[in-house]
Amino acid sequence: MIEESRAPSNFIRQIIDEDLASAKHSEVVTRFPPEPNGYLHIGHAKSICLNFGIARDYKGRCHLRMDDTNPAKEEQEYVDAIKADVRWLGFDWNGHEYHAADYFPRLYEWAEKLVREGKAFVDDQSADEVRRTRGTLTTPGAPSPFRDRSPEENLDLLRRMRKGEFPDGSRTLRAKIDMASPNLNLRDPVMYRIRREHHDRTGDEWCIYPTYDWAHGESDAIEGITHSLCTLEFEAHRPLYDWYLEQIEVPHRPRQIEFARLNITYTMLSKRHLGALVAEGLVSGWDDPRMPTIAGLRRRGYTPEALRLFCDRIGVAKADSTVEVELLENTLRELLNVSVKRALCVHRPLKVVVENWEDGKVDEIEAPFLADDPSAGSRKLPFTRELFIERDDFMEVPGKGFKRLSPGKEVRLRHAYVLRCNSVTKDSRGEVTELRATIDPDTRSGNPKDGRKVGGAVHWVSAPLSKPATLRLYDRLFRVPNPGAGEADFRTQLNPHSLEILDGARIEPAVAEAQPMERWQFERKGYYVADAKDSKPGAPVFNLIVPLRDTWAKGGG
RNA sequence: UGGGGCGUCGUCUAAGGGCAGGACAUGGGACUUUGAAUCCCAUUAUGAUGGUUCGAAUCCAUCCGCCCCAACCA
Repeated sequence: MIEESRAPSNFIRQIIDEDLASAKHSEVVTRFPPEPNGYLHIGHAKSICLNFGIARDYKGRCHLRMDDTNPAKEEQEYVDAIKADVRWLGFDWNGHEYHAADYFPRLYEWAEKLVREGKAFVDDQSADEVRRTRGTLTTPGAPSPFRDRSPEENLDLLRRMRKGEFPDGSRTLRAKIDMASPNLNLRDPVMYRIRREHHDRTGDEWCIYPTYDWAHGESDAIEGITHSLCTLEFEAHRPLYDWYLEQIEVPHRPRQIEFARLNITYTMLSKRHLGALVAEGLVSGWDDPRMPTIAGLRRRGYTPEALRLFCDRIGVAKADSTVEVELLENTLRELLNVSVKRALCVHRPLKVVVENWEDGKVDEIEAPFLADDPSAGSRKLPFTRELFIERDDFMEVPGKGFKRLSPGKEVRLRHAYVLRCNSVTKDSRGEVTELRATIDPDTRSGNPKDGRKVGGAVHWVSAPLSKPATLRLYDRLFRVPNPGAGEADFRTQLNPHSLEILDGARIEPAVAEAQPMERWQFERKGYYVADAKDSKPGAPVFNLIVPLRDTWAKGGG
């Protein structure tokens, strides 16, 4: 097995090991808490593999929790997509699906408790005033003039906020912590804001909504989460996470641990920006095969195994990091190589007439789908007088090291005969339109009897018996290694060649009936998948998943 | 110039007082009916300076660099 059944260790697993060894915990409970305001991307896959992987390896459980505290941005479509993506990745929350919104009543009760204890107050200041009085990184903030209201008044006001007596944004409930704290998150953070917004789950029951900080640790506590894993930017929120937890009575305290989020070269992993690409029509949708979303990668032809193996390989640590996209591609190829059946597909056809093959004669040549694995079966390749080969596989004036076809030279037709090019036909523009050639009849699936060496092998199809196919050649969405970095607008950094459509490709008959999502390797070219939406048996549309490595092209040849 | 983090090959990540290891990438070679795969070889790293120690990537000090925080976003 290439894929490890247990993920490699990391600093978080070490912490868990210690917690188990010291009997601080007897079981491990994690959670994956997406906000349903967009589709999951490969960065989320890292978090999913981490959280669900830990639950699997420690025989604990991992909850799927929709972090839906902000009704303005959340939709059911996203909830459904998130669940589909997590399942496709190969993980199961075993019925532990929760929503932060389900905790709204409990959160509100706890808020009243804080108010009664003088630990929270209703602030009448506007968002603008709150911002202005928060202070700066180096100077303390000024307390709100409403900070010292009595618990009775605060309780009355909070209840009226909840009942809807005040307009949106006119008041907030704030925790009373420390306006002079060097940690801005502790300068009387907002716990509730007034917002008359329909919530997908609670409807119009609430007009006040809890903030992330107030809801998250409490949700973790309610669910009995032991280790609450999140990304580095929440590090400064941990003191607040802990402060809130200290104010309420819960049987166990979850521990927040932060790790570095995933970055990948030539890739943008920002839900907001990815959403902009979709909204502005720069891609065909969240599942555009160029998108680093899980839905996009799935449609592109990536396998869940590859994504999981990749997540194991990148590791988990606290240092900011950017993984080279080559690691992702290599992981994918490594898995596809051992399992995906081979076929021949001529991308840009060039006609070859075999002069010593009589018209109408068909030789059916047996060819295995996988050279190393006879159990994968085989198919018959029809060989006829007229063939197509790849335009790139012929050069009238071959460059140094060119091993393919040129006038007077021989090349191996994969699985079939050795072919010699006799003459070249060109059109008025000097474009090569046809090759005349002869085959060596003694080389059918074998080597020349006289022991002469034939350097290259090229793929081919029968001209009359091959089938048409549409090929979508995908390349990276961005031309720059770090799109959107600094002041740059990612829209100006899109790769204009991220999609090239070839409608004139010819495939061997065995592939023409491919079912949607069926994967093939087109030899010497790359791995392809029949598009989930646009491909039909008999009218195939293939997406390039990833090209084969090409050390010839790389060497500048 | 407050607070919180982080610095190990080009990239990601191990080793946490005792041989700096792996993967990807890169270069070379072997093999090849996929210029793929496979195999072999090679290159390259502990941010800096001091200190403790028989011995420091690891402990201490100072410095340098990078990231995050001033939404009623998450």
